[in-house]
Amino acid sequence: MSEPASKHDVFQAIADPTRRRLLHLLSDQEMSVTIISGHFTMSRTAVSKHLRVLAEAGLVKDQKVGRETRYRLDPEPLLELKKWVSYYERFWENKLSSLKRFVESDDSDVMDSFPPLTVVDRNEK
Amino acid sequence: MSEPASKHDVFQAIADPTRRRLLHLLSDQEMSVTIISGHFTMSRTAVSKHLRVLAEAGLVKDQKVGRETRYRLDPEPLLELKKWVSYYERFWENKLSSLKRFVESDDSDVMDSFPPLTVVDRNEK
DNA sequence: ATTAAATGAAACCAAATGGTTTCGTAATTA
DNA sequence: TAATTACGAAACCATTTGGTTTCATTTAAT
Repeated sequence: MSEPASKHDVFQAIADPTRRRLLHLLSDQEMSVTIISGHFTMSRTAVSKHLRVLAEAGLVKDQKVGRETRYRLDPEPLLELKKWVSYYERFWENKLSSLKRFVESDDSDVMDSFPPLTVVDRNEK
Repeated sequence: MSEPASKHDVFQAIADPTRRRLLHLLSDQEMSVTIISGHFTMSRTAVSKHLRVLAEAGLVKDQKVGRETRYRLDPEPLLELKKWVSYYERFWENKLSSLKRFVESDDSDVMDSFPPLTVVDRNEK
């Protein structure tokens, strides 16, 4: 059932700002390569390569229509990303509450709020 | 107030699987560089460089304690990621609901054992 | 006072990345 | 049929990335 995890995963695919722009563009509507690259200053070939990376990550699907290739968004792989982020949500909940504590306690000497036990932890390999 | 958006953003920081492992490790507890790198096969220096990338993205904070440097998770920048993903949620909602429509309209009995709420379900562990 | 531990900086390297230009080949149009 | 359009493949290039080893420095332990 699991995909062969081809070379490019979602995390890597969205790392590049150009590719994020591409996803956003395609979220609007399906488009051909030439039309798409009309929205960028770089060459069509460069855009095409970005599209292929996205396709390998499953984030876009392509369909040949005559001599052109239409690309459309497939947001499904973003579920993995959402799931990954959701794991950390409870931590930023914690952080916000400690931030709140910090703000309420005020004072500029930040280090005072770190008790000795921070220094004393016991980690061993 | 806002950071100068130095060289590494969240998207790039989490693109690397090693760095994702690091975040997960640190979500458990604050740890020193040596202890951290004990969890990896690569050199301590390599781990240290990954930690710096994470720090530049604001995902971890470091604190010197004696001769060691403690790193801890700071999940706050992940909010940006969450926000980014959330934009696309409506698209996969559409996709899921059209899947739902498809399943419901289809008279094949394959999916009958899955109650509708499986499709509509919006949270997971 | 030595010695050992913890770490970052630096120099280096191979591979990946993001871009270019050129060329070949279908498909469309004149 | 001939010209044009849409596109990918290929070769190439500079920079970034992810890793290494070596070295210097600060701090802790004997």
